[in-house]
Amino acid sequence: MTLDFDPIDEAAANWRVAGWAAVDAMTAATSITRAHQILSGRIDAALAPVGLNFSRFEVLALLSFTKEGELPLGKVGDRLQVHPASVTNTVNRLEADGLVARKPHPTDRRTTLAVLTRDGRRRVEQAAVALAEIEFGVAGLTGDGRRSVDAAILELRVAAGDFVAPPSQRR
Amino acid sequence: MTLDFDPIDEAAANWRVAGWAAVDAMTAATSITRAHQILSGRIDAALAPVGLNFSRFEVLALLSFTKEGELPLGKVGDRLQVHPASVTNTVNRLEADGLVARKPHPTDRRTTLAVLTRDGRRRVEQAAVALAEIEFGVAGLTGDGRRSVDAAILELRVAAGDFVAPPSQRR
DNA sequence: TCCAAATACTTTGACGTCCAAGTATTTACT
DNA sequence: AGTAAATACTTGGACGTCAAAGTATTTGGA
Repeated sequence: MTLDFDPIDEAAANWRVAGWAAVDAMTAATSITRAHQILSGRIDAALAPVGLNFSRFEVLALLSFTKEGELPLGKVGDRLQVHPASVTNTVNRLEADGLVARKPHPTDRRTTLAVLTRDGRRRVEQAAVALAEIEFGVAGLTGDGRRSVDAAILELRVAAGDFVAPPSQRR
Repeated sequence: MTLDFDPIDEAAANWRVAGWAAVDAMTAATSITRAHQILSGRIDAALAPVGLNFSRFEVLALLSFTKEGELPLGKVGDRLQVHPASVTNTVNRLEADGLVARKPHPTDRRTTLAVLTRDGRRRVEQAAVALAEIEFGVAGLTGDGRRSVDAAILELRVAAGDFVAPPSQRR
């Protein structure tokens, strides 16, 4: 099943033969898509023994970074850039596993807080170790490669309005 | 909802404070994941008016590159690196829309061919135009950025065994 | 003060992905 | 020739994502 040619090169060649435009954009998009597939597979495989997947890990990690280990569900969605319904779903499962608990917001009754439990905190630590061990799936990417990917994608993210770059850009 | 700080920088800072390892790997992985989210959203939005999504488009494009406009389902999965079940699912929907047809393989009765229909060919051409118009979602990435992403990810893909680099590597 | 609009979350439904198991057919080895 | 193993696809189930609609609560303006 391992090909003896680069499928992306192959696609680019086909694209040109077909007379289709934006070939270089296509290869960049395809590269990113494929990279995501690879990382996603590796990351979920590393997290499976810990009983998590990446979505769940992201929520736990985010909570673990807060002072109280809690955050309104809406904030979780904003930070992780996922749909509110996905947050509900993920928190449901984390709650079922006893890794977070729901708690009413003290002053706004529309709002629900997700609170990291003791088990949740232990679990997220284990997961962080597991992910560091596999270098988040980017083993195979050199230091230079990582930096250039970060830098290039930063352009893309800013252009997409991920955040408003402050006057003092850090990198 | 647009943040006034870079959430990835923020995550890296939190990571360091927590004493977690492989921070640079984390940011590279997170960048790629986020880039994929952005591209995926833009691409599917561009394809929606044409009545396709990216998975379906990929299958149609692959078929359109063959001489006869047909390919065994298994080959489709190999080329696009997706699970056989996903191919079945995608082809089911394409078939329901009349964009491909299933045909038995002439000599191997285990095998089913997906054949591009006339409508399918017209549709994939429209989709290619729509995707070129939005530059496959990578508008915001300069020529240099695209090249460096391609090059860096090529390392990752080779390391992941995507294909066996032939002696004469093209890039 | 009161009500429309905004906000926060959940629910439901459509799709996409994968895995595991099941069926059919072909290959390969004894 | 005969059978176990490999191959090709489909099915069913678990889970993830998003969109749209529904409920509850808070905000903001007349």
